[in-house]
Amino acid sequence: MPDDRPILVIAGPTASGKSGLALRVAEEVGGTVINADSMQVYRDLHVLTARPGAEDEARAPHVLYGTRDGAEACTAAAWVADAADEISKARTAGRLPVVVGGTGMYLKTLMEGISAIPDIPADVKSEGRRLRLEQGNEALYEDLKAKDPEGAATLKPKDRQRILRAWEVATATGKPLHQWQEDSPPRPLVDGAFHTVLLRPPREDLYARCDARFEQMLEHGALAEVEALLARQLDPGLPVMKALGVPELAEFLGGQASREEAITKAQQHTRNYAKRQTTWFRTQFHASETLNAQFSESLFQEIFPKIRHLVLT
RNA sequence: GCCCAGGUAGCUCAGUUGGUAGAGCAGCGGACUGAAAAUCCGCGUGUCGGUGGUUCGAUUCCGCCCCUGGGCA
Repeated sequence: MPDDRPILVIAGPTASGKSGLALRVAEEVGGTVINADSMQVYRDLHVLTARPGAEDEARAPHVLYGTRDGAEACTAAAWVADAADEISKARTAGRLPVVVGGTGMYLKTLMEGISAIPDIPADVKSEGRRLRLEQGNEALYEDLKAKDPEGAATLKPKDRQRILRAWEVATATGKPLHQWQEDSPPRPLVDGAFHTVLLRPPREDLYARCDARFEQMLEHGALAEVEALLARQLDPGLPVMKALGVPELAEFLGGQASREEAITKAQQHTRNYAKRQTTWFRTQFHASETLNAQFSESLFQEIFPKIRHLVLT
């Protein structure tokens, strides 16, 4: 018998105030805030990923924040396994799971599932990356054409990320990625009644918030955080190393850019990201409630009755 | 005041041996099945500083004016 207990999902672009909304809801209804942000999972970055602080965590349980080491890459499937676990723990404790984050792919994987495909052995992964580094993406694409012509045909020749993934699967399993996807269609891993809330502030306000927030991050120790991360000498291709602000501040620390240039660039990239998220949520995400504003206490007062009704019946 | 270099898309610039112009970035739209804060695709009319002249035709050549740098006084 399927579990139809509610799960609240709060989505929105960066700096829209998702975390604040999640916290308030969790506080009011007795919920557990579950992180669905691909960067907030890493313990190396706290300030730069705008992770909730100790005061926030004291007001309601927060899980899956800073639980992973930046030296290893998290994946959508790995995150969903963790999230499924936390959802069930919250339920056992009689708390409402409040999943919040801006990583659309994670949310989609949670709600709709993902094809079951074997883990790719580490040596195949590093071989693919080595090939691409030494011979270029074109060479990898050519090799993919040989191993998985159909798959290669559906990919843009410059789409490095997806080419690498298709290459890894074909190389490690001998079976094309699209074949796996066909044989094992996505199926949700978690039973429940998903209720989704989307925060969608006006573009201009959102961009202004992104800019202001980055300045605040610097005031709160973002530079030291990046310095500590750089000291670990991790592979520059790892996800943590690509978190917004890391490459830019690293350039400043290395003397290749002025402080101003680094800030301007990081803010720019944050705005670009916010726009990509906006598109994702508009086209790939079906929200039960869309709020055309950034989070604020007055907005919360206005919409809370509706959310409570969605989630507590 | 004089000399030089510039004034072209929101920004930085390219270009037109005279036939009204195009890149990068920004912006906007889109894609998204295991590193997704990733990766990729699409969209370019703008008094070509102003004004007179030459010309069938001027953003392009000439005159004058305005503005911005730099140099000389």
